[in-house]
Amino acid sequence: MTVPKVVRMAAPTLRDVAQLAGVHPATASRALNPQTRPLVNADTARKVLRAAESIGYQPNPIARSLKTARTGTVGLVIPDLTNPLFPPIVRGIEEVLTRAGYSAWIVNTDNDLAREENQVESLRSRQVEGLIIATARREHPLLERLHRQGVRMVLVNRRVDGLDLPSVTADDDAGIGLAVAHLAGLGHRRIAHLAGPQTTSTGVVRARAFRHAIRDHGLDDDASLIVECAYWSEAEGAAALRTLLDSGATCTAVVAGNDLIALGCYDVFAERGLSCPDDMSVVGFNEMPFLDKMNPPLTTVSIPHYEIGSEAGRLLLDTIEDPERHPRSVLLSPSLVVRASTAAPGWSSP
Amino acid sequence: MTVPKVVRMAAPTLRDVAQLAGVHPATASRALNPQTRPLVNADTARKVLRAAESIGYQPNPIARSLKTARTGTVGLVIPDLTNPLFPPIVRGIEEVLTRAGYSAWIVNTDNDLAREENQVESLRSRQVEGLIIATARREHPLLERLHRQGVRMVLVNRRVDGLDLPSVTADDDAGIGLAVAHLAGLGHRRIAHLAGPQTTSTGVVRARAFRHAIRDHGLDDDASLIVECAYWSEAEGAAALRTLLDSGATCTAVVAGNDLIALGCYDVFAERGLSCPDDMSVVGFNEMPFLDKMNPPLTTVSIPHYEIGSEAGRLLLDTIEDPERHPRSVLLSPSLVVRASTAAPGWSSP
DNA sequence: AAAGGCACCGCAATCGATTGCGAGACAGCA
DNA sequence: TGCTGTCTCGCAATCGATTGCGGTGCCTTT
Repeated sequence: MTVPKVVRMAAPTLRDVAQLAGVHPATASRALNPQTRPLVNADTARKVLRAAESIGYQPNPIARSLKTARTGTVGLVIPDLTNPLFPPIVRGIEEVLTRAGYSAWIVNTDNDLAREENQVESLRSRQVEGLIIATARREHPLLERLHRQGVRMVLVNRRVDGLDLPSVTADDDAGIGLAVAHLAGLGHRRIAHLAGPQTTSTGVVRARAFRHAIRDHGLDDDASLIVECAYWSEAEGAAALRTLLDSGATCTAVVAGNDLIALGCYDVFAERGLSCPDDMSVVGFNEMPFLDKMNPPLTTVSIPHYEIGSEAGRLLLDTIEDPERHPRSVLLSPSLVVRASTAAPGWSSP
Repeated sequence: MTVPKVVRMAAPTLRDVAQLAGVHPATASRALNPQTRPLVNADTARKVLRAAESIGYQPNPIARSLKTARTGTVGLVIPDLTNPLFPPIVRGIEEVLTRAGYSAWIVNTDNDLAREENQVESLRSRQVEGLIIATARREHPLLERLHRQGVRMVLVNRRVDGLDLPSVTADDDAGIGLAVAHLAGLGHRRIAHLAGPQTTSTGVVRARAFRHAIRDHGLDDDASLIVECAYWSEAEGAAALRTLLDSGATCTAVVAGNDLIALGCYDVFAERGLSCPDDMSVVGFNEMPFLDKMNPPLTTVSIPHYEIGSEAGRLLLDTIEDPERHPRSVLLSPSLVVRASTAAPGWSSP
């Protein structure tokens, strides 16, 4: 029985093309590159092109990168790809990047500092030309160091305190405003906030926006109605709601820091026999997929995921092209998607 | 106002290390590489190591790749990263790959042939050492060509007809068996199947398994109860269920080709005022995230995502190490997760 | 004492493409 | 004719690391 012996032929190199076209590799190189093509005679250029075509020549990007010190790649640092918020953003990023001839390395950090350090190190050693970072924390020594070292970066969703980096985020302030206005309009007066981690800019901005909105609407401004979650996760959301309820605080609605935290509330409702929205309304944030099929369908603040990604890609390209350019940041408007997790309070209360 | 002028220092090279240690670059190279370290004196090796450490030397993988023709990278070809099935698989793949010193390029094809061709071409030009493919169709000229060209590949989830490639898939046959047995046990006799695209191996295997299971349980074997979806998507699932219902066929339960198709059914239930599970039971496949929070929580066949990924990674590493090895394929056992989308039939029927 | 063996390390080529420099050809001009 | 300028194109260095080959000491063996 003969195994089909596969012959892995060496890929044709520039020398092969040059030889076939009867010119020096240098000339072939210039002919192949549209930038330098004017430097060679039109006829010889044609010959080279034809030769390259005929043997299916593909330039070796490794060799090219070694010489030009440009790789055409950027790194994408994501806390957790299984969080459904990120894939659409990644899609947006990739779209503009590939259109510009770049490609993206995606790495997960699992919200782990050491892992993040390693992953970023690995990206840098692969000579990425820039980084798009979705893992920023308000205090972030790693990012500060990278910035000092002149690494081109763009932040998405979250920012770093005191570090003036280009970023693209949703307008969290406006989003929380929509959520609170919606609940206030339904008649809620005691609204709780399950805040995201205050180590992230998103967490503090949303929490601050929440307090402002509460005051603006003249609602009950009770500090005990704000509970912080240690992570942006279901489990943490559930834990936060449990401590809130156990503290004896009363409220008829919850503004969750994001959708995962909101979904964590669903678990607690099930545990304690509470009905949503009859006993308590919930609003999420981010509009992750499939919320319309939840029980109940989750009212949430929708952000333009894809545009966040594509803007981030554009910003990074700008930074790569002109590193001296003043950091530009983009704020994208959210909108409210009303579903069945919110209703007027007290339907089933005595 | 002075912009902090960033000095992008050139990264230290092997020559710098060698100079600092007072040896030739060749010696430094050998000292740094554990494989060749025995070739140099232990003392000089120590000196080199120390020098490298002191200036923070990191070998340039571009240069190394150029010389060694090895890149330590593999490509990951995914149809759609926003499908929540894939991120956990990706995690499993990355785990074993990074442990072995490899990293993975992730690309999306959007189920688009041309895009797939481009993305794969881009991966190959970047000299990936192998591919993990999750986009296989039963007829797949591209993969056949790649195989002929000796590209190392591993398939996940789906396979290609007549192409003996290493693959790792869930045991679809067993999974469908579990689903049908569950429904039969509840008393259902007329069960429909919303099959995945029959252009994918997964689609046909599950459909065939469905027919077998129906016969094995002595249930109503009615060909009109099987409808094919053109894609593995919610929209297609909904469309398929509509045509099924419109055809006048009667059934009390649906085995969906995967979870997305099952969720599509939920839309149709809402449209037509049907109650799940009272009017109709549904079983999904894949156990994607958040199914427990759906309305109703979806009963589904759970497959070991992470293990599928890690096995695929291992298989690819095997193939890279020993390309002559006979293609090995892995079949992983599924399990049934019973939730509230399935119940005994006819509760609310007359 | 001569020959052989071993440990260690440097020289230089190599991977494949890019690019500064300069040489040759040829036209234009004085 | 001779000089300058332009157009082409080849030479060789370069990017940074790896590696076959060979050379220099030094020790062992006969």
